Amino acid sequence: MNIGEAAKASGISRKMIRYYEEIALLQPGRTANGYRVYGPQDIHTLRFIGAARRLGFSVADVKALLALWQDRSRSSADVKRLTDGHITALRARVAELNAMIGTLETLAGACDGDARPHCPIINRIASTADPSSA
Amino acid sequence: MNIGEAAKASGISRKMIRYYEEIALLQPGRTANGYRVYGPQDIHTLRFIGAARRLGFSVADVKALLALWQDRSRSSADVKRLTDGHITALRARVAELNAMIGTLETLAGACDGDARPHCPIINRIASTADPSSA
DNA sequence: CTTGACCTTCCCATTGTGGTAAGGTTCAGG
DNA sequence: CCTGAACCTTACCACAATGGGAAGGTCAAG
Repeated sequence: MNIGEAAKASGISRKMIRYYEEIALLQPGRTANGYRVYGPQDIHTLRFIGAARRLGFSVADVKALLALWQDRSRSSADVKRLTDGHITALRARVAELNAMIGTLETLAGACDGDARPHCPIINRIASTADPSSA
Repeated sequence: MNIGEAAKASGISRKMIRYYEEIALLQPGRTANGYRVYGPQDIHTLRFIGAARRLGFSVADVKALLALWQDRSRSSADVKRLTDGHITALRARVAELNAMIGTLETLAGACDGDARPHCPIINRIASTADPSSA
């Protein structure tokens, strides 16, 4: 299987497959002419990477997960620790975004959205920014 | 006021102040020796930028907001449209993250987190990735 | 006049992804 | 046998937003 077929089989672009190889997430073989060759295990690895990425793990985390996956003597505690840290980060991010959404909804709700210039949204940003109000 | 003072007054790093100038969000003056000079209006602009960034607006959006802020004949509809689009994007992002969190919580809840290798988290990622299950 | 704290520009790194160009290979059809 | 399409390779550039650092100029206080 060459890289194009691997891309189709794994759902990961050629570009990203080469990138993952570059950062040592997988080591496909090479044919005599220099073409990369992918076996079933490589496809499985690529799909593992895709699944972990869809769960929001960073590529660095995916690298760690891959190592744990391939380590028969791993401790599930290590996987759980990594996952819990990720969940915590995701929750923090969601909290940030929700705070923004809350503020923005309030402001947008107070904005007439008509042809006149008066706008609570702009006013609020500007007054938060007003040095004389600091 | 030179850039160091402007950074303190606005809460924006020297680095970012120069970057915002580079992308034309503000045009500070220069002294004879080439030092940037910031007046009260520049500080206000920088704080406006900071306030908008804290609400999650992209720098491109901030540029648009700045233009609207400075446009006395703006329509509040334009501001609202921009804001509503941003809110929609934020909500979509939150939904994505919450979906990840939900899955991860389930998996982490089923993981013993002990010294043994058995781990539902890894298993789930690997089975999602299993080409024979596709 | 030196020293330290500024300032300037320019380049590099990050994260994850896409694009593009220049060149080699392989295969099918005429 | 030749040509063109459809692959493959490497090596760059780009994005968004931020930080780091080097090399050099400037200024104010002592």
